[in-house]
Amino acid sequence: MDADNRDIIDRGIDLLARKLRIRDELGDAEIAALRGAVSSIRRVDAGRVSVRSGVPLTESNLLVDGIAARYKDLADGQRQIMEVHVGGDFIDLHSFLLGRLEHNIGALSDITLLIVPHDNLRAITEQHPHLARMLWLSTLLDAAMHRERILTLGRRSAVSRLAHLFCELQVRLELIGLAEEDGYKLPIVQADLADAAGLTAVHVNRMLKELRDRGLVTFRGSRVTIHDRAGLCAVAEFDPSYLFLDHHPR
Amino acid sequence: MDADNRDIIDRGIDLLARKLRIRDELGDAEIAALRGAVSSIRRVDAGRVSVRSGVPLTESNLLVDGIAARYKDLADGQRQIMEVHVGGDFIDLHSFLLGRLEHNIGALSDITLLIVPHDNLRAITEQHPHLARMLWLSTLLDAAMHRERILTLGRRSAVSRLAHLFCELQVRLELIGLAEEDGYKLPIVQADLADAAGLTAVHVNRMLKELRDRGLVTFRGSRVTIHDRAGLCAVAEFDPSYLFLDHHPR
DNA sequence: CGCCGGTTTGACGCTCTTCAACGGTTGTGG
DNA sequence: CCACAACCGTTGAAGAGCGTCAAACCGGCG
Repeated sequence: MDADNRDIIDRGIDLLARKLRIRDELGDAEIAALRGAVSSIRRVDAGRVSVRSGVPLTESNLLVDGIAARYKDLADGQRQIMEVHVGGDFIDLHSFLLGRLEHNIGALSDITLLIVPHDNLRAITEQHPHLARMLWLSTLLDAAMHRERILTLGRRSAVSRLAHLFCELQVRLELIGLAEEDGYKLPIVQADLADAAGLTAVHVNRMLKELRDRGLVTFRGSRVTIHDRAGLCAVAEFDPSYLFLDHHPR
Repeated sequence: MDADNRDIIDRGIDLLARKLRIRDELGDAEIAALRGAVSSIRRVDAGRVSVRSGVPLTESNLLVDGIAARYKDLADGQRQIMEVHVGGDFIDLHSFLLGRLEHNIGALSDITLLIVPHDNLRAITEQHPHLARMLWLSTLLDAAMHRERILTLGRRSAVSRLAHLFCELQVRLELIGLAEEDGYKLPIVQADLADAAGLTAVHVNRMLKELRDRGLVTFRGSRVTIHDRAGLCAVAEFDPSYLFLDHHPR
């Protein structure tokens, strides 16, 4: 493993650690254990499937760079994105105990992943109970985001769904230093937004226009620019408490 | 704690163990550790809130009897049910590491709960790594069910949403011996189905009629009767693989 | 008996989908 | 350098699916 690769590993672990340390202390030994659990690096081109549904897995992926998504398809070709993932997300940590995934993980942009063998994760649960709880926590945060999406898809209007997505990503990208005050890079297309929001691409296009016309947010050229954050949050009924940003012993 | 209460605890632990043992071996010592973690019993009447969003928690609830649901409300009074829970579900195990819940847990029927203090759960993560992984697994199964609901709410039609719900509950209730070949007791009202399916009660009523007229399923008098299981699954595009019923070391 | 929660049905309207066409941009090959 | 394809975004018109409002019905229970 050359120096370049070590930098990528350090970057991935740093992003994950940053997110975990928002929620609880993490010792240097625990960080070292995480870094030591990484076996290799993988790159996936935009549009490719990274992990395929149903395939038995013996390792998990930690996203370092780019945008990935969990999604499922229906028989008629409709697609639904469950969660949009950003740097530092331990995307398919779920497969550690599930043994496989019941959904696909796709690259919405070019992405870089750290590979973590399940054996190494099991060792962490045996030797580092607190770190194990923190990894468990990170899957619970996924579940909490899933629940918020259930609320969004079940009960919110189309504009509100998009507004909510933009608000959530603003907060999550701020946590890892990838958002500016007024927005962030988001290298995906409108069809991806549609698949995340449970809408058609055509309707997403119209609702984006509405959000633009209302002076709330602009999505253009792979960038989200938030003009009126309070207004956007209001339209979305966005309350970040479901992201569990409080710091206490776990 | 009298003999009656011990029976209830045994029943609750047995239901949980049955579900976990579908997925992996569980030793007697592990079962004993689970039973020993229970501190008390609580009953909640139908319609009451059992766990309220945002409140700091120091214990988790394991459902023994009745039907409970996780749900969130929007400002205008709309409600969305995230997950319908049945006996043996460790409903708010999530609060162990989250510290609070970001949603409510309500009793759709009269329910009985086992109370498990978080301190006892922490001890399990220190002393019984494999059991800890199995509890972690049970929260991952919640997440997997959440994802299936996201797909349902985002992309399935109204009839399909209801059909899917009935299929899922048939399988989950079979696991704990609470379903017959052709259906099961489900003591909830149509408005609850609506909140779970992201629909209005009026439209649920119409779609139930459609399912009845098509000879697939009848929901009447707190009972779901499935007339044509294959047909119902087909309408729902129901594939139980997201419930991870395979048995292997975790 | 009369109330009450839940179910059922009808009429109407709005949100979102569908289908179709057009424009802009980028990359590719002749 | 231009022609062309491929992809993405944008817009219009028409229609389906689900929501809203309102009324009637039904069974259980005080």
